Formats: sequence, structure tokens, C-alpha cells
Amino acid sequence: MADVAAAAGVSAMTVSRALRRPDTVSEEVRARVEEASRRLGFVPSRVASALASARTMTVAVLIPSLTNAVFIDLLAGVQEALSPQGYQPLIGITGYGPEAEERVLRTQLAHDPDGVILSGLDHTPGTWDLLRSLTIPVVHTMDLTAEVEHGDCPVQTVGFSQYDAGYAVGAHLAARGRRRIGLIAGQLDPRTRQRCDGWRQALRDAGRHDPALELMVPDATSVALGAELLERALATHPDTDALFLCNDDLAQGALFQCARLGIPVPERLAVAGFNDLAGAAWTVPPLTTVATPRRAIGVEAARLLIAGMADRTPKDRENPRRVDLGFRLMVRETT
Amino acid sequence: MADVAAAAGVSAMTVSRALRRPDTVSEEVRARVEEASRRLGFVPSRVASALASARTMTVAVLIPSLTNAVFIDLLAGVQEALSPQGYQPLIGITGYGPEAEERVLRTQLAHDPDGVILSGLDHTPGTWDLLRSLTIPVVHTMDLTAEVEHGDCPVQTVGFSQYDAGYAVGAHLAARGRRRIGLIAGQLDPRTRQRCDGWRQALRDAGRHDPALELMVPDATSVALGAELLERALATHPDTDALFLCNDDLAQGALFQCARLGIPVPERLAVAGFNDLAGAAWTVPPLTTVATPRRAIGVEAARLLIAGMADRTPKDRENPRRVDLGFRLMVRETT
DNA sequence: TTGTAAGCGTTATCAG
DNA sequence: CTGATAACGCTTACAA
Repeated sequence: MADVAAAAGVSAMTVSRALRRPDTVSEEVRARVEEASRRLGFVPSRVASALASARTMTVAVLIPSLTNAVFIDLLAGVQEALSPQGYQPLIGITGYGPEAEERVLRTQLAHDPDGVILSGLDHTPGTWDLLRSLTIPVVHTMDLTAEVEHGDCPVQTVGFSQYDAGYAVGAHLAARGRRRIGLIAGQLDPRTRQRCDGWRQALRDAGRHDPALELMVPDATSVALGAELLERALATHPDTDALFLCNDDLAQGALFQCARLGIPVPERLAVAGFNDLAGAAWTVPPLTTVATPRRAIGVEAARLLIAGMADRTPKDRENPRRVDLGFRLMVRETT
Repeated sequence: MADVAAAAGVSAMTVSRALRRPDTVSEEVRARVEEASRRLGFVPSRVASALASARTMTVAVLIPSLTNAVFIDLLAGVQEALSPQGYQPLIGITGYGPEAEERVLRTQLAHDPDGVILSGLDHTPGTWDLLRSLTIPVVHTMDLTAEVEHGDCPVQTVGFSQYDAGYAVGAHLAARGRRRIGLIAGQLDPRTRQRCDGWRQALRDAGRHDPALELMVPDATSVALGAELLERALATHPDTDALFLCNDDLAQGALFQCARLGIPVPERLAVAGFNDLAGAAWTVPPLTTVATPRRAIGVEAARLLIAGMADRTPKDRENPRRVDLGFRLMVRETT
């Protein structure tokens, strides 16, 4: 920067200004600085800038895993909204564990991010303490604030009601006249559980809930697991006439297995998935599922953060928001 | 750090040492510093550290897109290898355009990464110039260095031969006795083209290449596109008895469409995909495809980078490596 | 083994 | 509108 300043015949400070806020310097100086800067191939050091200005232009984004399309879409939305504003996402992988999340968060905080985006609301007390102590905006995603604020700490959330979405599926299956409605779930994180809770309540409301038809395993969801669990579920309860699979990959695996076993869908068995992942509309038959606004959640979370980071107010604590982006039941042909 | 130093009764420099290289201070001092550090909740500022040491502990990772599972896997591998060593990946999305890639690279370089990982070898002259001028290690992935070095600039690559992989598929289909073997490709980046080139050569070698059976479109690949293109291909050339779809999502879409149209696979039509994406082993029938070592490529690229970053040698120019991680033809039931 | 001094490359601040 | 000066929080280099 000193070199550019010398070349342009101005002070370093003026170079800094000319490059960051061209409107604060005279037209003539701006031109000279830009020319010199370009000629010398000057690239301002963001590190130095960060140290001097206390703004790193980075945002910590914590997600459970990179192999779950749901969080990739979230990340894509975040990236899409952040990057035009000059912010860099710093991704942190938590592996679905609140303890690991706390560790990763601490690591990320050492980078002095200007904001934090988290997945879910299932954090350790240590994490809550940390977050409370921060003076940068924090947004929690993929879930909505519960009635009670967390540990007297107002919280900003962007998501949809996992419970309501699960309820919608249960209600839909019941409305279709199914009597023996089962559930298959993997990856039992809090969000999955909420979906299951909603589904369960819907069946209770319809007077058709049978706990025996619930098959819940901790394993990560996958097409393979869906195929396997479908077989197991039908083996135990052959009279099952409808199944809610808590994620589309499970549902796709189940559909494949039905095809293999010669089980007609939806005639003999109705199948519903969750998330409306890529290809769900093209399975045979096309899969009934719930479209979730994952990308939009990322975009909105980033927007809230940017707003909070712009005015250097200590945090949006005073004004916590709860943004419900909803969901859509996609009724296709498997039900 | 000054506060911790005061609390521990030592100088700031000693705190810095005690925390980074505990073996360089006396046991007693180390204990005092750690205690004080913990008690005060001290988190060293990486920004300041970066400025002072000229090491940001970040690595720029440029990939075309977040919605392509291939690059997510690559990223996951990179992250997995980088993060235990204390490095942070900085992701940059290039959208498959060399020009956009150059822009993104320039942006990332402002963050002073300690290393760079790129996808492919298809860069603009400007990008090559930039890379040549860097004093940090650079690794290119998903492809292998061609015979001729790029613009006299030795290059480090980790990948596999897209050409050979394509050839293997073509040879396999021919060996299965298929006569009218077609090709469906989307996302026509250089890697896809190389796969197609290999496939083409295999068919020529078998004396069965018919350019009319090639259907190449620029659109991003997807299950939906696969279904659509399958129908279009068969409409134009009903006698096609085998198809290579250049990515598994296309192949899955094609399989779905075959099921819908009542086309028996593999009896009437053999289908081969590429990449062995999640679920490929579970389609009906299970999909023949090529397993590519995407995650391993990420891990290996990160390893090479770490090696190059450790010893602060200007760059691994002197010792460019070409790491071929191979591929595996997964013969399943669609062929 | 520990401490001192001098930056690292910017930007905030305030004066001109 | 421009510039001088003092940080920002740490690490390198060297001295003790």
C-alpha cells in the first residue's frame, strides 16, 4: 500500500480510502490511485485490514455434515447471500454432536468471525454461554425458537416447524384412508424427533396410532438403509399399509425395495418421504414428500446476519426474530 | 495476551510460546500460563497471529458448485484432512466458468491462504499467471496433468484419468455384445468431455462407433434431465441397445424413465452411469457405473498441500507430483 | 529459558 | 478532501 501511495503521490491512508470508499476522495486522486494500484497489482491484505478494523468479513457456518444434502443446500443459500456482500463463510462440521459443535465453535471463534450461523437449537450449556458472551450476531437455523427462550437468552431463528411438517404427513396418510401407518426414521437428531412427534400426534388425533409400527434407528440415513428398514418393517408387521420415512433417501431406498419385492405402491403400501430431495419427483411412482425451504433458510439467515453486522450494534439481542419459512406437502403418487 | 501474561507473571512472548509450543518453556511456567489462560478465557486472535507470522492457516478450495455431489465429496475429503492440522478451508464457488474461477481465486487470495486447491486444469491464462506468481503450494484435482506441462509451469495434480474411465465403460458395453451404443452427457466441462472421448475411442476400437447416437447437452445434470434425455434418445434412435450416461444422476433418471416406459433393463437396453453416487447400488436394477475416488482425491490433495506448507519452501515447483488415484468399473445389473 | 524491541499491513481518529 | 499518528494482537529476531 505504501508503494501504491508513493506511485500515486498520496499517503497510504488516501490509498486505503480511495479503494474502499471512492466517494470520499477527489475524483482525480481516485483515478491516480486506481491506476497505480492496478499497475502494481496491489491486493490489499484482508488480514491486516481485519486486525485494524476488527472486521474479518467472515461468517462461521456450523453444520452437522457435508454428506447430508439438507445442509449442503443450507450452505449454498448462505454462500449465495454472503458472497456478493464480500463475506466469506467459514464452514465447520459438527458431526451431529453438541459437544463437537462446541469444540468447533470455539475453533471458529478464534478466527474472529463477524457472525455465526448454527444448525438447530440443540446446544450444550457451554455453547449457550459462549453465544451469550458474543458481541456478534448469531442465527440458529432449521428449527424455530420454542415458546420458552433459551436460558433467558433471546435467540434468532430461521426455519420451519418440523413438528407441523411431520403432523401434515401423518394427517395426509390418515386422510388417504390408511389404517396401519408406520414410521421409519434414522439419524435421530432433535429435528427428526420433532417430525416424528408431529406425525405421532396426527395419528393419535386420527385414532390410528400404533407404537409397534415405529422403527427408529440411530444410523445415518441412506438409500441402502431405507431398503433394509423397509424389509424389516414389513417382516415384523406385514399388515402395514402406509409408511412415513423421515428422509427422502430412506424413502427412495424403500421404493426400490418395494419394486424388488413386488409390492405395489401405493396400492398395497403408501410411502411418504421428507425434504423433497433431488429426484423425488422422478421416482417410480413419484414420491409424496414434504418440500423444505433449506436454501431459503440459508439465504434468510445470511440476510439477518448481514443486517446485524452492518450497524455495529453489539448484537440483535434487542430484536430477536423468529422467521418461519414454512414447508409444503408435495402430494405425488406414492400415496 | 497481555492480561494472561500479567496474571501468570511472565511476558506476553512467553505466553505465546507456552501456548503454541509448550516444550519450549519450563514446565512450571507452562502450567501457570495455561491456568491463567483458561481462567481468563483467553482465545488467541488468529488474525493477529496471521499478520505477525504470515501464516493464515487457511486453504482456498475452489470448486464449481455445491450442488454436485462429486465436489462435495472432494470438499469433505479436503476438510477431513485439513481440519485436524488446524487449517480452515475457504470455499470458493466458480460455477464451472474459468473466468469466474479467476475472479474467485483473486478474491480468495486477498485472504492470504497458505495453499490453494483447484478443480480441473481448465484455467484462464490469467489464472495460470496468478498461480505461477504465488509462493504457496497449489494442487489441481479431479484430473491429471497432460503430457505437456502447462505453459512451462510445472503443476501438481491429484485425480484419475477421466479418459481411461470413459474408455472402460465403452469397452465394457461393447464386450457385453451391444451393437448400438449411445451416449448421453450434460454439464459439458472438460472432464465430461474427456470421459466421452475415452468412450468414443473404445467404441471405435470395437468398430461400433456411431456419432448419431451421441446426445450432448450443456445443461447441468439431474435425474429429471436423465429421464428427459433418455426419452429423446430412444425417440430418435429406437434401435439403441446400450447407453452410457456421463453421470449417475442422469443414469438414475434414465432408469426411472425406462421403468415408466416399460423398457426392460438390461434386456432391451443396457445402462451405465458414472461416479457411483449414493444409491447407485440400490436402483432397480442396480446400476453399473464407475466408482471415482473423490473423497480420497480431496484427502490426498490436502496432504500434499500440508507437506508443502510445512517446510516453507516457496512452492513445490521443484517437485511437482502427479497422483493417479484410479477408478473402478462397478459392474452391476444394468449391463 | 525468558524477555525486549520491532514490526506485520492495514484502518480509526483527529487535525489541517 | 488529505495526511500524520497510533493502534490492532500477535510473532520474529535477537539479547540476556
